[in-house]
Amino acid sequence: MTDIRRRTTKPAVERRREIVDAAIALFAERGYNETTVQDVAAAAGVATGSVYIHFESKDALLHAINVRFYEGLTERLSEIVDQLFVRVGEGETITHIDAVDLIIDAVADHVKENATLCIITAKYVAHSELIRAEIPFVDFVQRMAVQAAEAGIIYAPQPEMLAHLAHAAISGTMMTAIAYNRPADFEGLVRATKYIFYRTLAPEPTP
Amino acid sequence: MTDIRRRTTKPAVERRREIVDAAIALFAERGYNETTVQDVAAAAGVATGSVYIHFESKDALLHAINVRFYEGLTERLSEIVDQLFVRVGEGETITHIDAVDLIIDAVADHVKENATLCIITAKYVAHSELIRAEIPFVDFVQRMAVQAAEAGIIYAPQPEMLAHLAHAAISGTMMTAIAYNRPADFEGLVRATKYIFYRTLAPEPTP
Amino acid sequence: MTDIRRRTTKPAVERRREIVDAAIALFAERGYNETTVQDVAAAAGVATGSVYIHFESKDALLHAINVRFYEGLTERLSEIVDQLFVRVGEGETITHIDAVDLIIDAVADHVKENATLCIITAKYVAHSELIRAEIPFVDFVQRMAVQAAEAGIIYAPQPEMLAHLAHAAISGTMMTAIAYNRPADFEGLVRATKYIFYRTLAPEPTP
Amino acid sequence: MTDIRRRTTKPAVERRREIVDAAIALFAERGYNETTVQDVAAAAGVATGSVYIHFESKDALLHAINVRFYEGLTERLSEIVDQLFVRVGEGETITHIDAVDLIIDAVADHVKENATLCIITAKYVAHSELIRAEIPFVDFVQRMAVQAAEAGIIYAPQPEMLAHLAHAAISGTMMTAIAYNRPADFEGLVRATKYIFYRTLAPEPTP
DNA sequence: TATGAATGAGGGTTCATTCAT
DNA sequence: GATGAATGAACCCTCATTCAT
Repeated sequence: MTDIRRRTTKPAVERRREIVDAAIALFAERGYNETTVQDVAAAAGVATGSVYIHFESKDALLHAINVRFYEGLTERLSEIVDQLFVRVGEGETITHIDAVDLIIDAVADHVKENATLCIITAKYVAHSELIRAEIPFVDFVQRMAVQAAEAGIIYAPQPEMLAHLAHAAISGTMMTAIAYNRPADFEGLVRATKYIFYRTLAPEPTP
Repeated sequence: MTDIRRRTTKPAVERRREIVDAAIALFAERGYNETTVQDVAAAAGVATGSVYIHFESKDALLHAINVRFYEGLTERLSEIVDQLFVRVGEGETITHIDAVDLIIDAVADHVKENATLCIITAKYVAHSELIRAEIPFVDFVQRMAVQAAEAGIIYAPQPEMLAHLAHAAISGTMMTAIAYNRPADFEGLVRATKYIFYRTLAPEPTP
Repeated sequence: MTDIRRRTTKPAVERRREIVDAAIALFAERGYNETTVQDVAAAAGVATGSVYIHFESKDALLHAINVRFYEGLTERLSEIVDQLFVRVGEGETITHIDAVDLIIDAVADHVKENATLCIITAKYVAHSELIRAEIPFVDFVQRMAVQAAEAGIIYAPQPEMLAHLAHAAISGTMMTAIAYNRPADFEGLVRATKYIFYRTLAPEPTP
Repeated sequence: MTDIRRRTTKPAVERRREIVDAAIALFAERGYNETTVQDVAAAAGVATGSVYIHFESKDALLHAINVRFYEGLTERLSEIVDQLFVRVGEGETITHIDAVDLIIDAVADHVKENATLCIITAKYVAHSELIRAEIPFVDFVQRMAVQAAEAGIIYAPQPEMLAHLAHAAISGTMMTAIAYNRPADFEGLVRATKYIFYRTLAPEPTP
């Protein structure tokens, strides 16, 4: 019955991952302020102090979670976009409808598959440092938009600004939907989002 | 023996307003968690305990701030929409371009004029109770969208969902821009936002 | 059996004194580092946070204790010196022997009567801020020495420096003796101290 | 796969010295409580755990520093006293003035040459174990005093007690002066100290 | 001997809230 | 209603020490 913890040494990356995993579960379930570092440590199976070997502060844990969310999303979209351009390179014709469907479905899938990450990321933007995790992602969306515009897949006169809006409209709204269940009809939201981008990015500008 | 500080009684509404004003200034300047209730009380020129006569908790202060922001915005847009329908009633033809311009400029103005409120509202969505201040506003946007669609001013097959997206794309992005100065080019953002809605809400759907 | 503490309000000076009293007892008994602020609060019959209404930090408590010790000693010596000069003014002849006896006995008495204060003051000089409590006392000793030299009671060519040495030799040694019981023979120490000053301050300089 | 940092083995005495050297520098610079064992280890170029191979605890480091200071001083004074008695043995007449000058100058030099050690020793008397480092030194001063009195160099009716006072007046005051720069005029302090002992130890007691 | 990741108890301080006046 | 001293639970982080390697 005595649960004497043996001192175990593990590769730093593994430990970090275990701690972040524990933090994600707890922050999503009961909230950031309501979770103590001791809770996280206990859930990760390490001593309190060990958390501070791997993370500078409790806030750094939150940052790591956000980075994980956005890096995962960036990776996912990268692959899709790369494949898209391969198909374009092979002479296939890709319409803006195809592109929008692929991208938005991918975001929707990522959001659904990472619901707990979303809850945390959506709620704790407050911790101003956290918004920094978003920046590389917005940059990526901008590059993606510029590339697609140049390839003639989409029509977008100001791709950089549109990227900001896309970020807000796509991930922002979907993350909020998952985090707060508002609006409740997630699939309806996805369809509406696609609709906006079908029309906005249609090659021939409406006269 | 005589107290220097006189015990003064004021109408509750006035006291409430003074306290909220103080809270806005402090929360925006140094952050919610970094501001104590004692700070707010001091800045408002009342005793600590008096804050609790007018507000149930510190969180209630944050809620009041958000309500002020969204009620102000709702009022502003209401007037514009009302005028719009008056003009329609007078037989004038209002295009979706007119509507989008009016609405988005109004939002942009409100955000700029209420920058400190924005900073707070944008950052402290975290406190889950707060999102409730947003709900009546989203409802309002939905009704507005339905009305405009029925009047033929805009073309919107799923106005309810579009309202959510509009909220995210319009106020969400603009508020973030003001709060975090990202993107820095606010006017560019406004133009891009208008562009999206020109195309999305254009009467003839692209075939 | 339920010891529900009633909330009581007291004059600040009284509260401060009660808290310092509690701190003195605990710091002397178990040591500064070994005493928690909660211990002090409990012993003083107040809530933990209340300590911080009256003292900026735990260290400030230590400072207050030192100030109490040195202010008490200064007051005691002041009276003696004043009386001494009154007697001189009345034409009485005061020898350096008389002066040394009076002063050193007074210090010895103060040290014995305030043994617990001594233990703390002697041990926690480390907290560098504390030495500041000593400065006004050394200043006082200097003024006292200068005055006595001018009145011809003692012979002291460099009274300022002698004051430093007197401080070290008199109070420093006696305080250490009380605090660490080293040397064990306190009265012998007092006699030896007097001896040094009899010879050092004797009116006719040795040729 | 190969460790960059090589595991090096050195004679224990050398390692001990390196660690104490590092501790001296850090304790003097930023204080005992503000220096971590990890800091000391890093500065000494060893692993944290290695400190505990050579020292039982962090406190033991402080003790070692104090021992170094007092052993150095004892050694220095020993040599002087030995030479003094050699000269006496050779028939030379040594006055108390000569003895006082030699001793006090030696102490002053030691203090100046070991300023960092002084700062630490003066400040961290608190750690009660430390006072033990002083005991052998006081014993030594006592023996020295007795010997000098017996040889007729000085006149001291109660040499044991005087030794305590000498310790306080001489090293105590000088160490404080170096550690806290109070009094600022170190040379003046040395002169005053000599003066006291010239008079106190003068062979013919003043009548 | 040497290493340094891991341990975990410990405590000063803050501050939202209360309540006697 | 108004006051502000009093309350006390709560928590992040530190760091001396250990021990598996």
